[in-house]
Amino acid sequence: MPVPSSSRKFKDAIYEQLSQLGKSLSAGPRLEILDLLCQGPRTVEALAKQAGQSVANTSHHLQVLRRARLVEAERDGVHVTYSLAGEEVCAFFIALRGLAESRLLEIEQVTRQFLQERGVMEAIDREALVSRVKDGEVTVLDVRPYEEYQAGHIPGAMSVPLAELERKLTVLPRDREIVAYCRGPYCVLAIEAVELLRKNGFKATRLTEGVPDWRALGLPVETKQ
Amino acid sequence: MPVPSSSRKFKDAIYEQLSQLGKSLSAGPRLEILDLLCQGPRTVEALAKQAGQSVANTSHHLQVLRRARLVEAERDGVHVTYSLAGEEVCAFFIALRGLAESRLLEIEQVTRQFLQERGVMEAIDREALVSRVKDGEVTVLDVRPYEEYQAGHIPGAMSVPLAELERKLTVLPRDREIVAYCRGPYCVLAIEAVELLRKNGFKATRLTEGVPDWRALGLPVETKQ
DNA sequence: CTAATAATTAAACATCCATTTGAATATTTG
DNA sequence: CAAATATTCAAATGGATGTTTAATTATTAG
Repeated sequence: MPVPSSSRKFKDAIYEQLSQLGKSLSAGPRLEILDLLCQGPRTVEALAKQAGQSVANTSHHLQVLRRARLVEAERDGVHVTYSLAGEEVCAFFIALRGLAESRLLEIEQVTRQFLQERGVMEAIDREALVSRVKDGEVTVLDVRPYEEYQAGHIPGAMSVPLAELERKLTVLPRDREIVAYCRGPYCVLAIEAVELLRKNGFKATRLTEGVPDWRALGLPVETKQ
Repeated sequence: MPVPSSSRKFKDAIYEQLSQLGKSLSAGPRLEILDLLCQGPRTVEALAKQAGQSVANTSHHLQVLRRARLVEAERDGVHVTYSLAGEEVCAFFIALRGLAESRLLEIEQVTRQFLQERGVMEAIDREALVSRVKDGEVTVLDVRPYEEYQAGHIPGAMSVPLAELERKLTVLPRDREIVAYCRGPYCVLAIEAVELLRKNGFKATRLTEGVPDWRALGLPVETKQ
């Protein structure tokens, strides 16, 4: 075995460091956690529940992400709240997702199959939406929990958390198309909302983009109400 | 153990797919291979040599990258030439590197230490360079092998492969500053070039960016001569 | 066809990693 | 201080992964 040169050692160290970033993105549950954190800060418990993982395992994954400096933890009271370590992290996650979508057909296949089962095939075109919202032709629903709506939502969108949608059906206009969105392309809230709306005679479609995508595209995001 | 819902299965499948991308970026040698392929296509043998790995191991890593659809292989003659599966892959690698540099101080530490040992601390500011090249104030040297220069180089740069630099010292102007660049921030060719130039009384500095970075920044790239 | 070169594959090994379980720690509330 | 809750840690397990060595396949040249 030859003695490594000083520049070989340098390169090894550098690429080893880069691979640390890769490693933190190499487990499904961690990516789901990152995706959730793109929506805003969460406690360990909330992340565990939403990602369908045990608390211990979620905590462990969060340590990994923290060591890679992708997330930060802050204790407030009994809870520890985790958040992304910066906007670049969210932008990078979206880039990763975009690359995967463009290169791994499996993703498209899985998504198509899932949407077909649900009968919610077409999604609305993002560019068309912007102008139609302005013209008041469509009603945009944010079907995520209210706190997430507060933290940031598409301008002009109305907060109707999925859990309350059934109750609020009477308030919704029947003469206009309804567009529902949630956390992003792999969040199912909007899909379920569209199902429910259609079952009740509304003309409803889904916007695949979530607020982080909206923001990453340079489009404006409203906070609070 | 609860029965997973259909949307849970969907999410698991999606994030599992995304993690495949992460996994392919989770090994140092693979990232070095990707970095090299950002310069242009290479044979397995060339990659193995430049990355300081055995051919068998390099081939194995290339299979992993190919399964993730990040690289493509083409046989011509005895050789199999690998190349990036698309420009987005290079752009993504640069994004990954940028995120790592912004978040992992270890990278900066390792780099700084290496450069200090070599005595090549300061690197030139990219924006300043563009205008100074235009004004003819500096001579820009591309010190990579000639083939790489041919495949794409910074406009106005002169090809002087590191191996030939010593012989060409007499041709270089002594009254102007010389800026050397190579494959990118972790390539050592430009560092060695600057060392050699300074030892011979030239005023020389290094540009950390390589051609892929140059391109990713939207700056023009010249091919051939 | 044979030899030589290039690349892939298989087997083997050690290492690392995700997950579960149960215990330990930290914080608030009573 | 004690109880309750939230989170982390430690140990154990099973499975995946990187690397090396050696064998195998594929292509070209003679």
